[in-house]
Amino acid sequence: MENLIEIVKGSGAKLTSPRKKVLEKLYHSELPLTLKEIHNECKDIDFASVYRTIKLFNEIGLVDEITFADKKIRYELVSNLHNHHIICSNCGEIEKVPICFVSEIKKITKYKITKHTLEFMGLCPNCQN
Amino acid sequence: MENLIEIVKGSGAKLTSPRKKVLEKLYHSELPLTLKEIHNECKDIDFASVYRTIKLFNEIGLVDEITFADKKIRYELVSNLHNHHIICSNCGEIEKVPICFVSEIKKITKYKITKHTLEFMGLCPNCQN
DNA sequence: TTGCCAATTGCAAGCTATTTGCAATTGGAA
DNA sequence: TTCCAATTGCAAATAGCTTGCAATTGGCAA
Repeated sequence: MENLIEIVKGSGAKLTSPRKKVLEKLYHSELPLTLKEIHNECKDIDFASVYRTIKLFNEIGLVDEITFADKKIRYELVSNLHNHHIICSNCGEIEKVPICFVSEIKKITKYKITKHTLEFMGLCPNCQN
Repeated sequence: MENLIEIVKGSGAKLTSPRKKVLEKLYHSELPLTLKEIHNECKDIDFASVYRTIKLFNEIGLVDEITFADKKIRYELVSNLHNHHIICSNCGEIEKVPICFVSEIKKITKYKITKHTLEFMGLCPNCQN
């Protein structure tokens, strides 16, 4: 956490109370969060500020943006372990998938890959019944 | 194409002229298309009708929905060869990636996978200069 | 420690993309 | 050919994202 705060300061941005709060939510979350989810957890912060804070964090390389299979965009700390996810189409539960194939892709294309999305949707064990 | 028309009819839906036109655009497109792109190609069809047509096609399992790394949602015929894509963050060019890892994922999760997204963004060979 | 100023925030409004209600139109079964 | 439910086009509503601006605040300089 101290580390993250240094990254914000190091970028030249002010460490304001809204920014600190958003950073903490991301830090304590197991899973990537939508803007709405972050805002719900920090009702005292204006939505526009959450939006601009995440935009800043993304620009300084602190958070990544992930589009899940439910079409919702979520955000997570880059420093978190990189994971992909399965979301249940019925109950919305999200499970991590501990696997990633970017290196394989890099071998077969001449593009310089900067971002990738690998997300799944399906029925979780519970909802299959 | 005849085959696709049968799927529409078989679902109980009417084969109207807007639907036929949208189906043809999808059929003749090398790459998945956004709603806007489809509408641009069929200016005589109302946007709402394109929207509802694609929604129908998706519901009857005729088209798949793909969220690219540029956050835009695109649609392609399910019967088309299944492909993933890299989009250039600079010029927007799209390249197919002839690889897919769904079967590997199926082995390591108890979810019943119904949808997946595997999209990349980066710089194409041209834009790397 | 205090004052100051650029950076940041909250509010409200403006986008853009998506979705819906409804009267007019149309495909295709009888 | 007629008829009716399904479908369309139009227009308006909704939702999510983005921005302008006056008020507020973090943190540097005195």
